[in-house]
Amino acid sequence: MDDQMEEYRKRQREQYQKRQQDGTEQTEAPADEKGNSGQVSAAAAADLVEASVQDAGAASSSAGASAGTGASPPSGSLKLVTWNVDGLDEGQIQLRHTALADWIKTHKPDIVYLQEVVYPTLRILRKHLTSTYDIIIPTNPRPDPSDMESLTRGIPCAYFCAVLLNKQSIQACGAPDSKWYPQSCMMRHLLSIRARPTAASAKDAELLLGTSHLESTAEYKNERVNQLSIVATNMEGWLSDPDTPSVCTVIVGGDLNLRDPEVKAAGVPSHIRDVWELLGKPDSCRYTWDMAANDNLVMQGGGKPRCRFDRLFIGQRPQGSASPPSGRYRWVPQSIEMVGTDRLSSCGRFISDHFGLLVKLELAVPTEGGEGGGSKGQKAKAKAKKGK
Amino acid sequence: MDDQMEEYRKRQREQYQKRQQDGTEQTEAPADEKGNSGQVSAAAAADLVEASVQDAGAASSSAGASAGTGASPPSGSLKLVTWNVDGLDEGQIQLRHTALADWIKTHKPDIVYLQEVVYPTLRILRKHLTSTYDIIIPTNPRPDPSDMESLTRGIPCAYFCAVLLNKQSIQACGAPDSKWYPQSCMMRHLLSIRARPTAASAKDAELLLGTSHLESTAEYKNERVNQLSIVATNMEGWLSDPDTPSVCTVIVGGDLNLRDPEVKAAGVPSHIRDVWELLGKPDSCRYTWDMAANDNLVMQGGGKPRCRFDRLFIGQRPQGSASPPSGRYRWVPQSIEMVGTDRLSSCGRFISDHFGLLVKLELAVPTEGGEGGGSKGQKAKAKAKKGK
DNA sequence: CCGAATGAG
DNA sequence: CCTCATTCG
Ligand SMILES: [Mg+2]
Ligand SMILES: [Mg+2]
Repeated sequence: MDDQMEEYRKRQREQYQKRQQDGTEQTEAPADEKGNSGQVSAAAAADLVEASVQDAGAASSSAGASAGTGASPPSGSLKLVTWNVDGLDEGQIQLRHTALADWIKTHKPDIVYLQEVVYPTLRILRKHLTSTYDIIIPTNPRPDPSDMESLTRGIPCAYFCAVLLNKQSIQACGAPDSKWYPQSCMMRHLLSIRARPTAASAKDAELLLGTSHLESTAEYKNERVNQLSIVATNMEGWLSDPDTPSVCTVIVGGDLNLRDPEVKAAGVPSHIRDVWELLGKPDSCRYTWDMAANDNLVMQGGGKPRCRFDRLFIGQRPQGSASPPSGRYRWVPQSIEMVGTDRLSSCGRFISDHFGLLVKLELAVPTEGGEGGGSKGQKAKAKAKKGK
Repeated sequence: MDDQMEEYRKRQREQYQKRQQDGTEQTEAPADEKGNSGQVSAAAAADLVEASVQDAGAASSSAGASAGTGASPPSGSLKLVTWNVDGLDEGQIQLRHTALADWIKTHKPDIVYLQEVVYPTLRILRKHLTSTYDIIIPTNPRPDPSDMESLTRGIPCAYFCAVLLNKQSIQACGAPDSKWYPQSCMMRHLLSIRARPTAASAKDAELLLGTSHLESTAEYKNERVNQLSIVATNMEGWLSDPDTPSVCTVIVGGDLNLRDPEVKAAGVPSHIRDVWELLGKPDSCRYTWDMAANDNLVMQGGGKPRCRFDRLFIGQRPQGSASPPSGRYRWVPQSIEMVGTDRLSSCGRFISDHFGLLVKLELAVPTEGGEGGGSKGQKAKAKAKKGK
């Protein structure tokens, strides 16, 4: 049972060593090198024979559920979940990831951030979700063998992040972006995509969505802090990018492997907030990786560590006087809960060694003369204080 | 043989635990609480029965050897050695430290920085060197049991730093200062003393001398970086202290346990220089702690690590137009060599697991119209470049 | 008093 | 994919 630790380490090591050697050999890359915007289509997925075979029935999204039509006042809600789904644990992988797909079909989140996706689990997700979700994975930069820097990171990535967008409620705008942390020895990356809700009442309130799996283990604290700084810098850039004035809110999160002091160390600016903190730090979803509550992974020796590894950061476009129209919108967190906390009856294990975090957001228009709609959670107050 | 490692760890742990408990009990403190300026006199050393019993014959110092008399042009040379003498290793301690005292009597350095002095070895040094050297050890602040912060550092210190000043060539000015790093879990401290050469030709070129043993082991990198920052801040303060305008040069060093990246991390200002680097980074004295060259300590498992743990930093008082007269002097490193590299014939071991660093300095007066004397080493050039 | 790896809580 | 302590090269 606890050769999983060994397995984990082994895989990390294998990948690390691999990049030293065969930086040029493309095996099964998470890429698209076909210019299809990094969004996986059935056509691009040559390795995917079962794609679209068994799509879930069309799920009605909750986003825009409260939306009016046409020029009605802006309104809308979104559900976002982030989850490290532990594709590196091969035990009951089929059962666990079928259950994950079922969970997604049942709860119909609008946005799904996944970490530790591997090809076998990607196939499962595609099989069940292709008709209802766009599945976005990182591009895999083609390594240039004469470029050492490229060689150190351009190799096929054995596990990676993914963003799923509910086709009914939200759609990708433009190509996703994959930034590979240059100093990572675990091929960690930041996967991001701009997205627009489909509901007419919310379609002008675009989001910049990003997910990442920051460098793991205490040993790589320094690199993880660097990576978080990169994340924060990207978030700041997106929040002030004049090319995408319609983006009002940036949400980046995932398995960040963070210990609290590291957030300060990274210098995350104060206007970028931790969603769990914004929502009052509920104890019920503090420890997203908790060996006392989840025995998918068992420490040798019987220790029961737990950590708040999975986090979401949110930033709102500044509302300067000269801000674009989207500057008046903001997606505001309303609630947060932990998911995946039940054992699967089929195998007695959990979907992952991490729990997921499910966050509900509502669209708010905090201009004078009344709330634009939906922003009546505890978050509304925090936002009002924060707004200039 | 390699229960030394165990011993080391054990002692460190004991001390750490001790401070949690008996913060108030004074055992054998390195102190003077008698207001004698921290400089150990035979009278203050109640535990020292053999003091002055067997003094070495008066050694003629090299400092001022080249000095003229009276109002002749400033000139002078000084020899400074820094050495972690591993008093925590009790093996052959008497032989090893008698050999250390012999080395000092033979080479007659003007300034000696020692680390890991313990009471038994202090007695040996006193026995052989009291008549020829002033032996300065840290004050031991009396802990106030109601003051938690004091409790964490005010306990008797089992091993400590010392500064020895050759009575013939240099004399302490005022009281020494002991700064205890507040976050140290090893009771580490910075021991400093202002000193004036006795030679008439150099008596206006005072030095601020400091030695320290920074937090050991890779594990305590962060605390060590903090401590180095404190050292650098103190050096800057001394270099600009209007109360001691006669101090022209500050030299602080010892067993700093540094790995190269930590120096940057500590933000040591660029005008504070590493003496070994100033002198061209000679390979012959790079590794002051070298298991390949010194088997006083043997790693279990047979590893042969080596590090440049022992370092000296030097800073010169800025020569602003309004600078005091001493601003025109500077003690300039001329050469550096490693000492203690021979096995003792008596026991086949080395004096310490660390080698010592012996540095020769000469007094320079780099004003326009010719060198003031002595500054013709390779260092003179570096100084000339550095001088404003 | 190294750094990487291992083992136990 | 925890922390500490220990082992091993
Ligand atoms: Mg994992
Ligand atoms: Mg030592």
